[in-house]
Amino acid sequence: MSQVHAFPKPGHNHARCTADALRKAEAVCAARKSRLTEIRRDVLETVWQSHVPVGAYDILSHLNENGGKTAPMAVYRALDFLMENGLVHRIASLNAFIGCAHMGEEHHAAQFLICHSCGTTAELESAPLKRALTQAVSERGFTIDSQIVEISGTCPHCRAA
Amino acid sequence: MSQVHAFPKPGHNHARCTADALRKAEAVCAARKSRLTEIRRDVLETVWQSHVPVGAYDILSHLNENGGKTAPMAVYRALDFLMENGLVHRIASLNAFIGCAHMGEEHHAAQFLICHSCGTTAELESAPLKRALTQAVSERGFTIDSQIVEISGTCPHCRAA
DNA sequence: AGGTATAATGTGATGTTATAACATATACAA
DNA sequence: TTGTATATGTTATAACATCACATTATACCT
Ligand SMILES: [Zn+2]
Ligand SMILES: [Zn+2]
Ligand SMILES: [Zn+2]
Ligand SMILES: [Zn+2]
Repeated sequence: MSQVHAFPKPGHNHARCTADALRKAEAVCAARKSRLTEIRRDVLETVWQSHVPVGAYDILSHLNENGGKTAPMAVYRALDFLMENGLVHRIASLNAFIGCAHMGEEHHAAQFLICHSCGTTAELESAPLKRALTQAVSERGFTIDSQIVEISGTCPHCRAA
Repeated sequence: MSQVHAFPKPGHNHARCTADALRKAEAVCAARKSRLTEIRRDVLETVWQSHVPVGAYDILSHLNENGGKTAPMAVYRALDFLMENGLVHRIASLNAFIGCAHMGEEHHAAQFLICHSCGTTAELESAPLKRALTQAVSERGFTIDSQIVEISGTCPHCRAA
């Protein structure tokens, strides 16, 4: 069941990741009666080109590769939509965005492992960590609204190399 | 000993916080043979004007209040120095900076509680949380270099009000 | 179908945060 | 004192993000 998610491997079949993600996104939006419009889908697809967080202006460049004329605002609006619907996360320490690995699974925590060698970023999603955090915070009389956990280091694959 | 740090109270004697911070900073720099130059000290003092994280350009404005002509670069360089020496932290989710509450005490974690009502931001510094984090991360074969934990919510004082 | 409200997108300007590149000045040790 | 590393000055620009307002598309009611 609650298996520890493996860190994305260098040579994995990423086309499947992307396809899965887009399919799930369609389902989530259908369920929520949110409209996954063309630009939103394009942005999501761009974000899913890899497991490396991508900047808003990189997304923009990608969209405009073939002579498009999309403006930054459109990208940010699409990203806002995708974040509101739990399809994309923002990595604050990088000012960049990454596809959510747990669409629709209502995961509360946004915890990330960021390899500063290959850039690959994965969701940690540790329940014990979440508990420790909740405990520590409530001990201090603080009420949580949102949290950011971003851990930078070296991923297993880069470490092996 | 390892007492739970109280969240800064609204009416506390903050002049003492500032004075303590500057004194400790002098000591830390002396010990490390780092030079706390005028601009670095000015930036540190500005950062310590409150327990609310302050943006680089706000610091800049403050420095230039009386006709100064400091450039952004100077502020960022001072902030880099202060961060390298553990005197200031960056709050990634706010693009802002705050004085370190544990100067010289070699605390490894940078964990913050951010009240989005009053802006007051305090270091959490929870050992159990740090352990849970280390555990969860190493289970996944990841090697930590640095971490960011930023929790937004309502502080005890704002909650009471 | 037509009308109307809401949602989404287009567009241009601007705001905010951060760094590059190179010149000059200062500290400090040999 | 003189060389070298460190710190600062200066100008420009990169990178990230939002405002404000116009236009278009879609939903949904009559
Ligand atoms: Zn993949
Ligand atoms: Zn890696
Ligand atoms: Zn204080
Ligand atoms: Zn508060």
